[in-house]
Amino acid sequence: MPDPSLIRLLIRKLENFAELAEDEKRALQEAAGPVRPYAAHEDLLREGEQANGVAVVVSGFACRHKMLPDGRRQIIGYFLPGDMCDARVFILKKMDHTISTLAPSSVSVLPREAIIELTSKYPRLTRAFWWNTLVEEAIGRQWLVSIGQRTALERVAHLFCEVYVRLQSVGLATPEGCELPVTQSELADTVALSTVHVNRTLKELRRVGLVSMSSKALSIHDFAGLRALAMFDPSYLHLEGDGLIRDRASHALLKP
Amino acid sequence: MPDPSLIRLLIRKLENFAELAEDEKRALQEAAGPVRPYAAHEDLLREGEQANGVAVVVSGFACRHKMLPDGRRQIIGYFLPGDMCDARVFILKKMDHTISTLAPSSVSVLPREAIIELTSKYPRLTRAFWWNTLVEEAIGRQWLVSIGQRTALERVAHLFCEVYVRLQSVGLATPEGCELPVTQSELADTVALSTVHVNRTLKELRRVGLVSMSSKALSIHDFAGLRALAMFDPSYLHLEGDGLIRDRASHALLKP
DNA sequence: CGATCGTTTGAGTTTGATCAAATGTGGTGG
DNA sequence: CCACCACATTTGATCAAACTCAAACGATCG
Repeated sequence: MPDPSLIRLLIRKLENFAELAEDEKRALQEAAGPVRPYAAHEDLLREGEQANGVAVVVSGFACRHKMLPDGRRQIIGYFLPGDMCDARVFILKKMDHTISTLAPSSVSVLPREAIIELTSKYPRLTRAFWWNTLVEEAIGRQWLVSIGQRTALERVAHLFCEVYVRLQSVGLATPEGCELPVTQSELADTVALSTVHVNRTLKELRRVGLVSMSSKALSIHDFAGLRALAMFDPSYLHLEGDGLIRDRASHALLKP
Repeated sequence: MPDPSLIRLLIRKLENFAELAEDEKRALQEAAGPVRPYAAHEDLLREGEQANGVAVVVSGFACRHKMLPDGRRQIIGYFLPGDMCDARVFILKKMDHTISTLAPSSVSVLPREAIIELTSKYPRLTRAFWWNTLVEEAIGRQWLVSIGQRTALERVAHLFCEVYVRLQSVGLATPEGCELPVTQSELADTVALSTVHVNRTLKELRRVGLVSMSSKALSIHDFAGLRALAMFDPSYLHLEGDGLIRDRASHALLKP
């Protein structure tokens, strides 16, 4: 029987790294606030504001993004179902970027106090949160490499590989593909291309038989080919649970 | 009389955020291993390896970078004097990128155990380390925006602004400029342009009277102009010490 | 059934890359 | 001290990737 908890995907994701005890999972579930629905393109947290909790995406699709004064926009990260923004958000007085939904989404909030409580009581949860932020940073580095060095085709392919694998890790992908409720112009802001060029790049990926993207979903026709084209190496996602040091006592920063 | 400690720049930088007590500074100084000199283009820590301590750049210039299988390279961050790689490096079993010097540098290492000890004993140091990683991440986001959205001219200008302000914060800049011991081809790998185009961009920046770059130094002729061109807003560097929540008890993750 | 938003396509332009070669510079060893 | 070498900078000429502008076409939704 599947875990009925609203934040079960978060738990599932965290378990990619740490085995969590029953009481830890329960505590996490109980800490989660009610799920609130958002429409597409609503802001969860705006640049300049202060976070008072950690948002967990239950379903849907959200992103971090930054805008230049003249309107140019760069999306700097995706939040997929099961993702949470990192546990340190409320150390910063003001956000330096905005978090918004891209598609209709449900979001639960772990209040500030709950995080404090959880991390005080459950070192393994603390470690899992750490892992989460480390993976997020590794993803950010990959995006920088992609946008800096990869061609348009490779760039889009790499993004698709990443999204596909990340969704797989929470059970939201099939061998045929996954959801990707993002418009081409949002894709453009993600991979730093123009909308028109994204359109042509998608056409090319379709033509060579690797993937096709309908309005809201990604069909993977040849993952091996896609992966080769993108030079995608999933190890940076640390999904095996073996990318990290498991020894509990290894680091004081982990011990609340 | 100036602080003679080898890692005084790190302390100076951390004090941009947290006032450190004398015993905290002393403990930090005593924890630092001997300073080891490196030539330019030596690796401090290679992709795939595991870190066993935190490197602190005492003098010189280093960077994080990643290479694609076919040789294309992207520099994903600079380490300036006083910078340390983040305190969590040794949670990861393997580095997902390489850290190398760009110029001859001296590097001291805070051994793993010292970090554990320091963060257990001195919450304020722990907070300062946190702040360090948060700023590093904010810088990474800015680089993504730069490379994704800014033109060549803006991109180089923004990088120069950032380096200049960061060096200022540890007292290594004058009103006239600062050191920048980086070749044009390394600059190219940083801002994701070709070497030739970096050269032309520098020429243009010189022509319009904003900055000029000799082999190893940056002369700032018009910082206000440079800043306007780059749309540079230094607040993401959180150097005022007011970008963060200072309340000591606010977050369990901070209490070792 | 308009209206709005997203996708697709074409044509022309721009930015920045590539290739090639000349010029400058710093260091090293004879 | 000079000759030489390796490397870095600069410049020119050409090319290609990606952008812009513009318009048509297609969905989706009150």
